[in-house]
Amino acid sequence: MRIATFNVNGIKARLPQLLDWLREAAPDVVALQEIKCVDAAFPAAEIEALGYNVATHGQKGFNGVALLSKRPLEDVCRGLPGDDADDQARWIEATVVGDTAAVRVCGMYLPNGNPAPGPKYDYKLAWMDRLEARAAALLAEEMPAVLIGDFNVIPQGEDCRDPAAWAADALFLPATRAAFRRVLWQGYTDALRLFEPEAEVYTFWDYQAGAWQKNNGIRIDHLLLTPQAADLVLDARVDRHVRGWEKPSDHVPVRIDLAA
DNA sequence: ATGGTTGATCCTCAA
Repeated sequence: MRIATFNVNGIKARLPQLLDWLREAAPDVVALQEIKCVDAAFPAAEIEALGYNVATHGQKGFNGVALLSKRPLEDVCRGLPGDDADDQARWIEATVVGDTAAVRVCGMYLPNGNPAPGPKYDYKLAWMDRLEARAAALLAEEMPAVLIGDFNVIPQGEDCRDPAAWAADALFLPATRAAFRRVLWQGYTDALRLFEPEAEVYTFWDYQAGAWQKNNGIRIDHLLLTPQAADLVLDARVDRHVRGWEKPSDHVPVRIDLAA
């Protein structure tokens, strides 16, 4: 089962590139972030034509996540538990039953948090506390599960070209990285680092200042696996070349293959 | 390099 995450930065602007990549990479399950549209405006028909089922959790203008799957999306849940007052569309999860195992897929668009300090950073840290709780509950299920998406977290210095430039950024502040570790160290595996252990593996390059041309990137799109999912992992890759396409997103797809 | 670019919306905000 090939599972991928892709922050498309606007599904309406990125539909041709998404369809090209779906045909090329042929993922079984995809978590999309920043669809930036309401559910009714999501171009489901074009994606369904490639054989996918679609579940969306959108909102007007910003944020918005979706799951695509060639197999049925079962038990779909929208919204990260823990704060009924949070109306930002950043979390969607569902179960996909494979040939040998059922996988719980959780797609997220974790808050950016800039500028920090400030209310947006407070929201990010509070959201990460809720993520930690959901991650713990999933571990207790002792089933294959994946936490995937745009985490807006640079875990370590090796995950960016220029750590000094990010020192005061909400994506790299010590409190951000500590909150990420609190999720990870409960028992999750950072799948990409199993197969791409070297430095200079990035998933995002800013549109500004020629970041792509200079390979001035950061690794912020992650796939975290429960032990039961990590036991099934066969491969993990960044589809880096997609950043060089016409009208690209500032993120590229990241994917894993599970024996499921 | 206190710059630079993109998307969605309604001109500025978020990233």
